[in-house]
Amino acid sequence: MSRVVAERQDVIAMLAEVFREHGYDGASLSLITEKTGLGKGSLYHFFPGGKEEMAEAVLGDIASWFQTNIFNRLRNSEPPAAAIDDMLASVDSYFRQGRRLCLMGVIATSGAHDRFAAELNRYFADWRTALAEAFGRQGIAEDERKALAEEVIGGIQGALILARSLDDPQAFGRVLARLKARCVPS
Amino acid sequence: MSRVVAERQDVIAMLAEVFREHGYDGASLSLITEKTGLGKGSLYHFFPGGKEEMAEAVLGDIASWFQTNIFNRLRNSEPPAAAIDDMLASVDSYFRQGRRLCLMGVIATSGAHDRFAAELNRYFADWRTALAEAFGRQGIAEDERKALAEEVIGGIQGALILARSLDDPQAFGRVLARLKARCVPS
DNA sequence: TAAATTGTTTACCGATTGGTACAATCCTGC
DNA sequence: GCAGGATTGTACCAATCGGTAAACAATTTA
Repeated sequence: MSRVVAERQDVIAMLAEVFREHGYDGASLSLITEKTGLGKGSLYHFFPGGKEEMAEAVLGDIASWFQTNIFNRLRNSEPPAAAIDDMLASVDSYFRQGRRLCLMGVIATSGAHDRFAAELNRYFADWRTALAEAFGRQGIAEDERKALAEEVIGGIQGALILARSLDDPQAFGRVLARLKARCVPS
Repeated sequence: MSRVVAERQDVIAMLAEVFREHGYDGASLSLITEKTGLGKGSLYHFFPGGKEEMAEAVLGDIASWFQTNIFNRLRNSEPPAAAIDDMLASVDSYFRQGRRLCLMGVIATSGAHDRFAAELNRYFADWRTALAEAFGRQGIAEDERKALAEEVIGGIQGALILARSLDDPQAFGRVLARLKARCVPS
């Protein structure tokens, strides 16, 4: 019997792609088994809670990636314009120039929404808070910050859907460029 | 044996809500049976192609609704600013002030995407064309129209995801108001 | 009113679903 | 070199999946 797994982290990364591509309901255990190369035995060894725990692990992993690479930088980088610029570049790269969906969005638009409502809420609320705070440091009026942050974050989500639906990944980059122009007036 | 169905149209409307709430994979036949009150026999009588034909009928229905109530008005109403204004109001109403998801977006972010890629593409491309043309009549530069249309349509999709994820339907209205400000400078 | 047509119920099908049990194997520290 | 935990393959489970068949009832048409 040969060892298959190097790291739990590697499994989570593979799971993420399966959920991203097929949604929560569409990601059957047999599909997961196929794409990860792990049998049910291994899968349930690492995730005793089954499919739900797998998805939770993936969402948690994504949340902490964004926390580290997007939200924190948004809070700490100076000047704020550069921080926002950096965020948009990271987002472009993370979503593979519009060829990759956002798993949070995938879950939010699926029947599994209720199950992961807390995670979704935290992800978007944290993002909005961090971005609005950066806008604040940029001198944008208090009552404008939150609304602009919502416009940007929603714009990113929508652009991903648009890019996929139009089968035109570049649409993502076009929207991103316009959002940038709104945030970081040059 | 009693008649259950008044019109095929009524069935399609009920099917639409099921797919919207549970996604394509999440909408099992037993759930569909429950929500529509129709047994499998009736369902397969109306939609011999099964679940896929049901979804196709729903998507076709939605597409033609948008064609009639959004795209055509966008093309024919004058002045263009009023047409765009009208579109945003219709969208707000159609998506129930942010409490209802867009089924096209739901399908686009699901594993069923490939199956309905053509319908998705047509929907978003038609919308973009009609909106860009209205921008043209508004005097917006040629190279700006398409990009602005993408920003608006993507913005709508993203705002729906945001509203649901934040459990804050009003976020949809806020984004809509900002999009309006961009389209119809007052 | 008889015959088509349309709609509905019920029972059934094989395949797949998520999940469990457990023995077999591998790896590690002692 | 062996004890014991970590990992994995296999077989299995009930439930549900999407779909089919056909008898039957209600309407519509002739």
